[in-house]
Amino acid sequence: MSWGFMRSSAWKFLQSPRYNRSRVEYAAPNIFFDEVQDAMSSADDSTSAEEDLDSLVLFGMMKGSVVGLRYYAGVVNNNEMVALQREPNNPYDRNAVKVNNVNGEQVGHIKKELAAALSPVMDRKLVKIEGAVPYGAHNVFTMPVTLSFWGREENKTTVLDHLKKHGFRLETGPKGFGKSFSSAAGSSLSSSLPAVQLTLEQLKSEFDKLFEDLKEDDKTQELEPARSVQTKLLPHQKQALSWMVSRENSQELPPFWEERNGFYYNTLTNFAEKERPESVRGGILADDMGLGKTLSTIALILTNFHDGKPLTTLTSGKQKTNTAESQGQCGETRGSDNSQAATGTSRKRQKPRKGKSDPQDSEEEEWLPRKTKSSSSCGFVDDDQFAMALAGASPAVKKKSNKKSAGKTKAQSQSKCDGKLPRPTLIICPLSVMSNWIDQFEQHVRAEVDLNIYVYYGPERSKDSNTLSQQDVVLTTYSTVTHDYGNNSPLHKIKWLRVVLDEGHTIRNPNALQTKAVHSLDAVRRWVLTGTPIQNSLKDLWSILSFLKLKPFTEREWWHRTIQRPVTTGEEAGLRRLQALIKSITLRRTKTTKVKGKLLLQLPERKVYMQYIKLSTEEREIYESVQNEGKAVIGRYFNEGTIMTHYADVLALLVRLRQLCCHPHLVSSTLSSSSIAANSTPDELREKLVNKIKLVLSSGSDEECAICLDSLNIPVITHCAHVFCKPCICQVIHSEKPNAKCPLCRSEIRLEHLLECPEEEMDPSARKDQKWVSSSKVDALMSALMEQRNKDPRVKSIVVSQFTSFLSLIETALRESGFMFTRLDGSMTQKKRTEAIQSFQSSSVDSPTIMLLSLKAGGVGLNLTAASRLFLMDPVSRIHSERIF
DNA sequence: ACCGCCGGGTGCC
DNA sequence: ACCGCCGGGTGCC
Repeated sequence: MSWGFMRSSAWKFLQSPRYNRSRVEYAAPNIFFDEVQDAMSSADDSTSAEEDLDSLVLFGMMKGSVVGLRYYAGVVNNNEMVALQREPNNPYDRNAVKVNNVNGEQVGHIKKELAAALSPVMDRKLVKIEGAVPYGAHNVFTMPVTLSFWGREENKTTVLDHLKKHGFRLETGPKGFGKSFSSAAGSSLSSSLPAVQLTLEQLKSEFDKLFEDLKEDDKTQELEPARSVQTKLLPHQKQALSWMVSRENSQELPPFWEERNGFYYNTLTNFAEKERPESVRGGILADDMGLGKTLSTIALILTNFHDGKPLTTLTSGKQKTNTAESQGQCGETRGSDNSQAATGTSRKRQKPRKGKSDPQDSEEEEWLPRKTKSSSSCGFVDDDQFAMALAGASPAVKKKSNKKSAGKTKAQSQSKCDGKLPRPTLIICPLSVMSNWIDQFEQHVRAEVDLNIYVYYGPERSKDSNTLSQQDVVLTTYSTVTHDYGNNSPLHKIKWLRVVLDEGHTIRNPNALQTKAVHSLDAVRRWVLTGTPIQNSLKDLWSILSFLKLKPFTEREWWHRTIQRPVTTGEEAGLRRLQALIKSITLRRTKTTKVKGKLLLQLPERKVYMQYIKLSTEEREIYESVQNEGKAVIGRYFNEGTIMTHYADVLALLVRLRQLCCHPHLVSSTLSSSSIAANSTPDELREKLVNKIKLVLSSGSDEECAICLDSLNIPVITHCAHVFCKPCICQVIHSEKPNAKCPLCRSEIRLEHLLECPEEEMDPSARKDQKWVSSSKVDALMSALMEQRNKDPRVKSIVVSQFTSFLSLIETALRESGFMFTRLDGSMTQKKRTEAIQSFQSSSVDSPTIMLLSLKAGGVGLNLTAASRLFLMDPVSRIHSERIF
């Protein structure tokens, strides 16, 4: 049993498109009957051709023609891919089908007889039609196009029959069409003629390999951070910095683009244009957890602060260097805006400004990045950039910079110094790691550096664009970005110098509002930090590539046709492309990666002890009685064949048993393990639902909502006993009405049936009627802690459980034995969390030696290096233990 | 001639 | 479009 089921079904549900069922009236002169509407009314919406692109099969292909080229600016090359788009509001023909090139520019229309045949099946989403133009060049009035028809297997005959009525037939075999088609861009017949088809296993292992062994030279150069970074970087962090700086200042064409006789040519789609595609000024930093993605990013922000120059404490306009001219143009000034300090949650560094009295000196000696390796032959940072960064460092380098800047090309000076580069970097992270960012800025940035950081979070956040655009760093959460989206938010109005997505895989769902909200941010440089680059499948990668503005992948069709489908159908070219793509935009190191023969991090050896605790007789009796009752209930479901609709009950039972292993009081006696029967009276049902939601909320500490995959916000329970955020489920009910179904089990759900959790304490340790008693497991923990304290009273430990109520019980035991402790769980505000971490990390004598940590709240990105022991209190399966250790 | 044929005008949907 | 189609002009050989 895994939560995977729950998640995937919710996702599928969320991803299924919902069409507008109302017919549109057209004032078109040539209205005629659409026989398909009736013939196909049985086709269910859920079987649409856009639901899951991977499950589509090729129905066949045909030739058609594109007409009206005269009237449109879009041009097409030989073998170029084109997209077909319905144009139902065309005043001359409501069946019109536009043909667009890869850039989205219209090329022409599908000839009207063919369009009349295509439009009904396109509108009903029974088929997705892709086009490729075998001979695109030099056509004046019309051009040929080969169309591939993709859809769900069950819709194939409907589509073929329909086309037949209009006198069109699809070619299916390789005969006749095969050769010309498979040579046309992206239109291979691979699904009917599997090429070197890889098995799922092989494919998976290829994925795993994708990110390994990326040890190319351009990724092993090192760069010293700006002086404003006070932490000494490890070699691999200097490599990350070097790579990131060079990517931000890159003039390279994006992957799969070439310059060919004055045009920029995309080798995947065969699209060409005069305009140079934007370089990808960013990428994916996919280092394993713990390798310092945060530090590397902070170093990047300070080192490539503006125009390839590091952050200084001074106004650069006063600089008398060889690059003064360009800096003057850029007009980037620092430290002159103290009056604009952010208010509210903003944080401004206070510092003793020694050295400020003599700007000239400190400028020249202090605020310069240095290279580890001798600079002359290194090409990892654009030489010109480097020269600017080094300006004034030494006479020798000055000369070099002089020479270089004199020889600057127009493109270079424009990109680096058009004076319009915005100032702030936006960092978006899950709330749980926000404090980590704040801490790390605090820790790694020199105290005297004047860096404005604004935490854009909470109801007090400033709605003023000016306030934000004058910051150096704005920190916010995914939820905030999503919430602000479409609400005239300053986040979406400002042009950012840089947007950094921390735990970037959170935008993997292409249809989630959160993903759209993040995609719509405007930035010059874009970064994705993640420890899990391709988590579930290739699909995850699309939203990241789209965020990075990687042409032409911002449109899902091109991503799917050029990479995703070729890879999933096992075409060799697909995997090759994917590898090339990932290699060019990703830096990934794991804990086992070596630099110069050494592991990146030398951590003390980790020792894992499993201690099995024997339950007391009384505990065992309770356990067995619940277990037996549960077995009976589940057996009944099983016999009825309703296991799947009752899986929430099954999970709840398992949770209860796990709780009983920790402490009997975790399972409230009022919570009967009997299930929610369909024939309950309303009052009984209500009571059971309330008990159920209480159980869910108290058991998992920081339970997720299956719709937003985030922590539950105003949890409500449905009649079918599933718990969601109230706003999430309300939105589902609203958009699905009048027949809304539960995203998890497809039962009918109604707004008026939702139940909120009544306001009352749910913490068993706070219940007055229950006297404090220990449990076998608590006893075992306490004796281990006390033994440890006797040996060395300064040793710090973390005690982890997914059950916050268990942590509360442990609190009592800790107090009894006189331990100093602190606590971190999902219910705490950001401020409280920060305090908890800081007090625990502190080395002062009154600092707590124990932290009680809820599993979910401590999930990612916490730095709790003060501890040397960790007690995992929950029963663990093998799967769990692998994830944790 | 209620035709054929000619040649000019014209051209997506 | 070096096409097709339209509709006006035209009409034995």
